[in-house]
Amino acid sequence: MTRQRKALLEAIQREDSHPTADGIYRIVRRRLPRISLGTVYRNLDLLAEQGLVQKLELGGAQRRFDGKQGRHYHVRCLGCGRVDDVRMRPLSEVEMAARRATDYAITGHHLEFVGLCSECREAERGVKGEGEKARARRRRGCMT
Amino acid sequence: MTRQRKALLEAIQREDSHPTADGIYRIVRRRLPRISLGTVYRNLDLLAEQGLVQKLELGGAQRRFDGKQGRHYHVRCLGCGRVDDVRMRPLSEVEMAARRATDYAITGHHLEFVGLCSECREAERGVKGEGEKARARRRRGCMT
DNA sequence: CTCAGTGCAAACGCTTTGCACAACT
DNA sequence: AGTTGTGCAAAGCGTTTGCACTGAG
Repeated sequence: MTRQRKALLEAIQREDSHPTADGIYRIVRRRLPRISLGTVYRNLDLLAEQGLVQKLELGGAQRRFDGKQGRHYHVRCLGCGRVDDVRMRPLSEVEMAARRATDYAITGHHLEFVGLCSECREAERGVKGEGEKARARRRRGCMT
Repeated sequence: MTRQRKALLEAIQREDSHPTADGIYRIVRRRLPRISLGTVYRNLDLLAEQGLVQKLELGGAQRRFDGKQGRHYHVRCLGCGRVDDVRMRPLSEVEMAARRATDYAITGHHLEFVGLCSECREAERGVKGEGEKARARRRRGCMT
């Protein structure tokens, strides 16, 4: 457990914004200005293997990390990209349903909600009347 | 509807392997050898906006596309990366639960199962006893 | 003639990796 | 000394984009 790894772990556990690697990099650099992005990625992978942080597999371009233990779901804003926790019961029974429907040995599932956070919803209200097409396109999201 | 776009649409609808952009590129190039990857990406985006194909947001590095209409879920093999359909009822009620748990305006959800396809399961049986750690790591997958 | 659409190549953003050096035991 | 991890820079990979050209209307 090096200085860098400890700082990364503490930063990510203190954060509840599900930061990206780059976000964590920017935070930790305040304490360790000479840390490199490569070190951030390497240690986040390591911490994920040890189960100390979670590597999230959500939609969107960048990978995000979560310092909270325990399985829980997330919601992602299609407007600004922020990710929040969704406090609801894990749906273990859906894996049963999926097992009946395929011949895979199913080991897990990812469930992510998409929508608009309250801030982006507010902002949309402001531009009512124009840009509806772009908004609809953004809002549509993808099916899974 | 250009020649290229038509060929892409037909290829993706004939395919039921949820191909990546590059996979579609390789298929269509048999018919249109001079088509470019840029054109593939541009047209897949276009077709997705028109709702003729679905842009999937699954875990894993590459984006995948689906020529089937209608919402359905997928399962991804952690061994080889292949993606198959899961024939089960869409869970509209989970969005209700999520709405109660957040202040987002929720517009959709992505649910993906992970596991091992029957082929990879068979292959694992062969290497029983060695590589257990790597296998476990691979099997673990990520929480969401 | 026009103009949306194409092919090509370069650019881009995020992530991974090779390598020499540094920090621990 | 030996091992493990770091910083840095370059490479990798999937995707997007700028631009000159093509081809259908």
